[in-house]
Amino acid sequence: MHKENLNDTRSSATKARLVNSTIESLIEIGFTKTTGVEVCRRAQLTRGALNHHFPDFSGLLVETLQSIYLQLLEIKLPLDVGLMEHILLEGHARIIRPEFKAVIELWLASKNDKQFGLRLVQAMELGSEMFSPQMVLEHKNQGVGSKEFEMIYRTISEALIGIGLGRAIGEGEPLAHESMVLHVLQGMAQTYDHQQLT
Amino acid sequence: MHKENLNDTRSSATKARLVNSTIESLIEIGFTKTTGVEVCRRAQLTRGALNHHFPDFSGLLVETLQSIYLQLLEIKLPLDVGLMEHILLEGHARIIRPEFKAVIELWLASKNDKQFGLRLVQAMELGSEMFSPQMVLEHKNQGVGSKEFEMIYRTISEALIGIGLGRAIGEGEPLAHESMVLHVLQGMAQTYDHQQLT
DNA sequence: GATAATACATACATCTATGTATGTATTCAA
DNA sequence: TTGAATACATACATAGATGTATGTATTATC
Repeated sequence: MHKENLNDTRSSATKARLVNSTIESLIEIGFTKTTGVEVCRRAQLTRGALNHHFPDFSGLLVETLQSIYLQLLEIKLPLDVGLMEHILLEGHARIIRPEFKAVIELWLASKNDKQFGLRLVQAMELGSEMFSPQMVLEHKNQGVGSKEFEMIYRTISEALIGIGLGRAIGEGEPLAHESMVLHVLQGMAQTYDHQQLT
Repeated sequence: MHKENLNDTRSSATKARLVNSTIESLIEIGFTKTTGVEVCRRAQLTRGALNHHFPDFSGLLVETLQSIYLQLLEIKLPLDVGLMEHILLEGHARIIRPEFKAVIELWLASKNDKQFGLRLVQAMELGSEMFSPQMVLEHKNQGVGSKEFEMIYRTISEALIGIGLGRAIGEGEPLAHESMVLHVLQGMAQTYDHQQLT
């Protein structure tokens, strides 16, 4: 991780270009057409470079998913509402990003491709909390109310993923009923948050 | 649609074999590896047959998705609970089927493949209600309470899709928190159903 | 019963991705 | 400064999928 020399600097820059091209390709044309050739074309590199940095293609996919997770988790909203409502709004801000389509593509790919699936579970928890990792951990094993927290949290998460999938396969724009669902979820979150105040 | 002659009977039987092989392939190895060759291998037919019945591969995909929809919509539960709760339980019974993974694969594919996407919207509404088509239509434009109905219905739908995706990319078994989410949704549904009684 | 259409199978050419080996310039380490 | 390692590019062989043309047996039509 010491980027003291030129080689390491150049190397990680090239890997980043490959990863970013993969994300771009997944978003634009999907996993099926995201081949080694296609990624190299977008990165303006040759397959020699790809093979040098990622001897196994699934390695590239793993790093790509990790990169997207980091990007999405960087999206943060001010904590000016209750905790659960905050998780909801922040999660929504994440799943509406085009990168979330790439996440779904990779989730499915990891199921269909044994190699990739195996390397993925080794590298990261696939179920790692996309919406609020640290919050969940904090609330777990906290005793009273932790169960209630997780129930609401999980429900919001699943609904957000559903909405994200809808966006991914739609025009990227919100489906007509998205605001309805958000409204219901917001009501749930606010109710929970108010309960916690007492 | 008149199956009076032998040709039509044989023809539709062969098409059904191709469609079923496609479903099987989508579930087992995903869209990426579901090629014309693969489908024919599973159906024990040659590409000549495939090309004869489906000159355009996207035609096969459209019929495949339609076939799965019909299969899933055939899954029905007795109406021994409130309407909304019934919709929830029936929807859940559908998204836990392995065929739902094939649905997601095809949804994504229709987004990534222009040809397929175009033919799909011509043939069916992609957003066609997977969970309770007629119910939604009945409640639409019904005035009082219809908005409330759709809000809850849409929220349940999105959460179910999220759960279905989780199953599709997991081991097909329920994720640990699935029962939690179901419990919350069931509470929402029951509350709504009780309100409607008054 | 002869002819045409249908329901497939077979065959070949092409295209694209991949595996892999090797070449070359740059950088590092002594 | 010189050898070795790194960071790529180039090249070729192979494999698998598709496009398409043609062959053949069965069925439908007259």
